[in-house]
Amino acid sequence: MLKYQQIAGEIEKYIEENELKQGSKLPVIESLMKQYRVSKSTITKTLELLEKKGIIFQVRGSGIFVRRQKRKGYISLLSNQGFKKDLEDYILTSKIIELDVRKPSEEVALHLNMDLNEDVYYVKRIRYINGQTLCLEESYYNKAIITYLNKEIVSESIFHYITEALGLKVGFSDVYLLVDKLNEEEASYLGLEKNSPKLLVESLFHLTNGQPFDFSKVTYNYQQSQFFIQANSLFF
Amino acid sequence: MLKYQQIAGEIEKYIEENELKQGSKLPVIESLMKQYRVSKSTITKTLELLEKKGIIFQVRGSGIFVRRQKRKGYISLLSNQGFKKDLEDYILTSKIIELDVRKPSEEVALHLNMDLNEDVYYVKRIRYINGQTLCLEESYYNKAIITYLNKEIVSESIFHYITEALGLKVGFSDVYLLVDKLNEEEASYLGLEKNSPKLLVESLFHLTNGQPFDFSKVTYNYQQSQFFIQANSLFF
DNA sequence: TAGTGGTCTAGACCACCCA
DNA sequence: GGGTGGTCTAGACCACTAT
Repeated sequence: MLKYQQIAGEIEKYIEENELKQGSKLPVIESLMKQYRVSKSTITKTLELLEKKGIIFQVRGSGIFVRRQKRKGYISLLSNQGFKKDLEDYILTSKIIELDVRKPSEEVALHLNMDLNEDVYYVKRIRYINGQTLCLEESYYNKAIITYLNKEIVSESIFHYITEALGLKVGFSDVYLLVDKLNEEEASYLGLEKNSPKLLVESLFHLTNGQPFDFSKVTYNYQQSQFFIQANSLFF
Repeated sequence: MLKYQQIAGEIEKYIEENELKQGSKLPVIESLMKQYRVSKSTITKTLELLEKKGIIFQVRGSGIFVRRQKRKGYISLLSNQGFKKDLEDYILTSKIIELDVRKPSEEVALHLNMDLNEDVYYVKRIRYINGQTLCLEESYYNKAIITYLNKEIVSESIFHYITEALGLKVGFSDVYLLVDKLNEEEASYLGLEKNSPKLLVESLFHLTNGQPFDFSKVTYNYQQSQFFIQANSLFF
């Protein structure tokens, strides 16, 4: 474990356990250096990480402060494939509809940088949150990278399996959001009426080396579609 | 202008001008250090910035590579209040429906950390993209911070005015996404039928010192709701 | 003007990828 | 094993905030 990750974890834990509110002041860099016996750059790296995660914000000439989102019960759009509902208790289950190996469509081949005659794993499942339909998910995995999948793996967290069992490292993803109306099939899977609103989230996941390995289309039940994103400046 | 920002800008420009594709290899850190006559840390900082912006990705032991999104014509969800449509030509206009000073509702006061008897600027406008309705926007600005607004400012880029004319620095924002059906009023403003899908984006913008100054509710025309986000690991 | 975070340097060493 | 990015150090100096 790297020092700056270690320290970031401890600070995060400290904030959680003491239930610090938005705007609470944290110790200054000088103190943190002494407390953890590391250099200033390491603390800076630590704080950068916490800032990226939306846990703190830093103000030059003033200090380091806790950042908290105002609303509870929203799903973080950028965490593991769209989950990790903050604090709140919830039960996530899923039902597998299809799981097979097939040839990619042109669209899928294009996204995954594959030839049309290579193989992909296709997974179609419904996910439930506290017993209600959350989303209909269709995923395509490059079989050359994700060499094996079965029903058991797919019914649990696929990403956990990919990182732990296969030892692959997920790097970055491109996420596309579209809003439209449910077609008949989607509506029946989600238990909604045809033409109800839907949020379609298409994600393309890459390994750290830049290889795309998973293209997913997730259609959300609009009644459960409450997402949040913590954005940093960068763009202003 | 800071060195690492300067260099990042030049590298970004270089990528744009040469239309480098996803996966193109950039010079190694050593070369960049020599080329720009700076230390390794500065180049590292530069590359971190470009990575955060989704312009490159780095692979340990291998090199630095160009990252590009696969699709055109999507709106970046995390840039200035939701715009900056990539490359594509488009014309953004807006029509002001209301602009006044008023007392905040409880919801608004809560988000902006204000008392109910303080003043907010209220702006309601429709935004058009290439002549079609893009969204209906309602914004509340803390008048103690955003001291003055008029129709002219509001019909242009409000954020440009805030940063340039008022000299304020925007720090971070919390973004909440919800999907629902249009009510009668929204439908008529957007020129859609009642009960059509809508994407509601509620954003809370803070200054660099953590003060919230703008709470906005933006209802998007679902036919124009094509957003993308470039996400980095952090969460895997 | 004291305190605090941000930038930058020069250099050592480590972890990972690839031929 | 050679090349490449990532971490970490110690220290100098700068820019902004608060009082």
